[in-house]
Amino acid sequence: MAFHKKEEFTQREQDLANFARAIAHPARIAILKVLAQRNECICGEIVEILPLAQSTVSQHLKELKNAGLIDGSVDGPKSCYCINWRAFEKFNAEFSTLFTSLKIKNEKACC
Amino acid sequence: MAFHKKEEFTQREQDLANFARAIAHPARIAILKVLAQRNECICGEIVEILPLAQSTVSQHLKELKNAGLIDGSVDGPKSCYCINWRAFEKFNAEFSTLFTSLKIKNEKACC
DNA sequence: TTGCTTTATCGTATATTTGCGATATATAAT
DNA sequence: ATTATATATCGCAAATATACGATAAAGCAA
Repeated sequence: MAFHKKEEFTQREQDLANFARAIAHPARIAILKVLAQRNECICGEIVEILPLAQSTVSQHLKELKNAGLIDGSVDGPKSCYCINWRAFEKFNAEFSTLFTSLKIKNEKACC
Repeated sequence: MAFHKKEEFTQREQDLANFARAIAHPARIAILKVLAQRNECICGEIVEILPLAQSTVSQHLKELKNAGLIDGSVDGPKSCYCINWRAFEKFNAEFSTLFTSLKIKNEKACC
């Protein structure tokens, strides 16, 4: 027993990992690209652009929303999604502070 | 049939997704943190630090290496891993150019 | 050679992800 | 009320990921 011991790691590590998992699929990156380029609320068009079934796209949107990467408001038969830029900033900052500070000090590869 | 249609997306989207998948696990982030802090070649110590079995850590190291995030040289009974900073820079650049340029133009949330 | 240490790989069990069709839900139009 | 449209959710099948113990491989020490 005892599988997936993700809870053994720090919250920070888990948060970053969750963020990464959210963008760890080309379909979700493609969705984010569409949302970023339009920078407005859309949904139906995404289904037409992606080579995936409507239900699958909806599921990816749900995951992106759960991860906080996009905001969405359901409005009856129409939904409205758009990028949560603040979340991306937060991720970028988190990601940078983890590694970049040390990178500057030591550029050389040791392997 | 036809599951996992990742090949339907652009190479760029797949590359970015692969990178994200490599860091989409707290154990791998923890490994990268150790390597970044020391900035030298190690392996055995990683197993002692992480709450995972030796074989599991080895597998995570393999995935990180496959993704190009770390370099490693096997030296008989001892292996040597260290961070590939260049790969991180590439990812950061790729990630930024995808979204940041538009973010500046339009900060407002529309949802 | 024989054993010791260190890391990689194999086999396997379990968990999670991905994808789709079918169906539900919710509004607008007729 | 009925129909049409748009999106979400459910249920299932297939693929991947995660983890571990056992074992292999490769050098070092005696």
